[in-house]
Amino acid sequence: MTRLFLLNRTQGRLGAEERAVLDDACEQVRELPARHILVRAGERVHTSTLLLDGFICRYMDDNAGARQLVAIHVPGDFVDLHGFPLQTLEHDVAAMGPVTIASWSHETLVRITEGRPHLTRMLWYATLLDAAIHREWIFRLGRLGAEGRLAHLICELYVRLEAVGLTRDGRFTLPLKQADLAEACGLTNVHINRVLRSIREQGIMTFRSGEVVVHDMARLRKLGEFEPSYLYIDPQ
Amino acid sequence: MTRLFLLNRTQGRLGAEERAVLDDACEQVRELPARHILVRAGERVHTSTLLLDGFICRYMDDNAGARQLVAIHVPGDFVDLHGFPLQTLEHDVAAMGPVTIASWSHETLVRITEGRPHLTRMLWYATLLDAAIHREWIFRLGRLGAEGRLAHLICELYVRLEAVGLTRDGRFTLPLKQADLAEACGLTNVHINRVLRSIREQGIMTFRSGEVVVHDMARLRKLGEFEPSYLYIDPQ
DNA sequence: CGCCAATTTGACGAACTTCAAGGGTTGTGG
DNA sequence: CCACAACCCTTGAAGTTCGTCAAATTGGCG
Repeated sequence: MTRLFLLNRTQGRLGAEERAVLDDACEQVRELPARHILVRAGERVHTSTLLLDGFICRYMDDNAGARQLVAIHVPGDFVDLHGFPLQTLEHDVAAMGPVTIASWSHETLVRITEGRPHLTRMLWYATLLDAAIHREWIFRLGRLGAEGRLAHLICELYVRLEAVGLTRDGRFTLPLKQADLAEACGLTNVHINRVLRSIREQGIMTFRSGEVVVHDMARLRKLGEFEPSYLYIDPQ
Repeated sequence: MTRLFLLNRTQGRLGAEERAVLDDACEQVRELPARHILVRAGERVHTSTLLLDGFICRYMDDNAGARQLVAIHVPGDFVDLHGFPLQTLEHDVAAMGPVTIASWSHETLVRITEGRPHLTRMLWYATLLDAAIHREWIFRLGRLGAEGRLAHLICELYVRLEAVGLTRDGRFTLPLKQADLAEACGLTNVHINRVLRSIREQGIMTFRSGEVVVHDMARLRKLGEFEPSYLYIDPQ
């Protein structure tokens, strides 16, 4: 159940007892269809969710109804653990493709963390990895042009998926539309389309029907000014 | 010492004993000059810092040396509590003007949080407020134009400073240069200058020699599509 | 096949950057 | 007290990037 949680993270070492406690306390495993909304902004949150399979995003809408993704979660991410201390979230949480999730009620989390300060810090740590990724997204949007933003995002997803064993020779599944990438990169879908074409024609990366194929990781990283230390992943 | 910490936050209620423990455990109070760098990216962090007075920012640099601010901290913020679970930070932390800070070593934080799960959650909560602010910055950069970005940032700072009693009738001190605002908004300093002029000439807000005067908060909020729920501040 | 959603392309305009120069303010040393 | 330097702010002109609008094409699925 929690096999992928904190896998290969530098500071994330769960003891066997801690992992067992977490596994045993899990209350529900569910599958949800694509585009299912798990949490709406402002609602009281009573459970937290570990993503087992698939992709989940968090997003906010502007006044014109345009959407900004503020996070993309991959398997092994404890998606809305932020809701545990915060009680409500200020954004929506939704499945991108079909997903499998496990969930814990907040009372259970209180119970299993009482008297387990190290386990508590590990859960805390998991939410701070999200915060570190948020900061990098700020950097991406504030300092990179359109090609750089896309390249940086793809590099990030590649490294995060690699850490949980979901890449193979430069490829990974990414069940998104071009419009989703645009919403993550702060661009229009017309422009992300042009950027995808440009990066494909340069022989760097291809994105087609929900699959990313990286042809030249070195150039992709350079284009996105990507430096993965913020992901706190163990050097192999 | 910790008087401003979590002041007026919806989920942040420190008990008297918890506050006393935190106060007593504080190891150092220091003043630092403007532009002093507290933490450099990649360095091991051994202490965490509560900001008592002044402003502190976190930033990252792109390959061309241009800076992106990823956070601005106001008094009452536990600035680098993220470094406690993470051990290293992936960005620099620096004073904007002269500041006064209090600090706790990580060993001390481990000691006082053992056996105090509620205090631990309150510290955790404080870091998740930062994460919520990060997400709003992603939204700001991804979905707003230049005027909106500036307006949104000023609104945010106003509300955060108001929560700790540092505004008076539409004014607050903000010891920043125009270039700092530009680095926070992902704009050039030439353009932030034009935006400042435009917003000033519309009678909405003035920023001059380190002081913000908001003339028309309603229009400023509208311009920045600002909705303060993400700051988790108690309705007065 | 035919429909609908997603992608692709073109033409044009708006927003922001870049480059360059001028003006104001502050602090410092003669 | 003045002169000067350093830094910051301001403005203009020209160029680039990206958005908008509109239309055509592709691809999946009943």
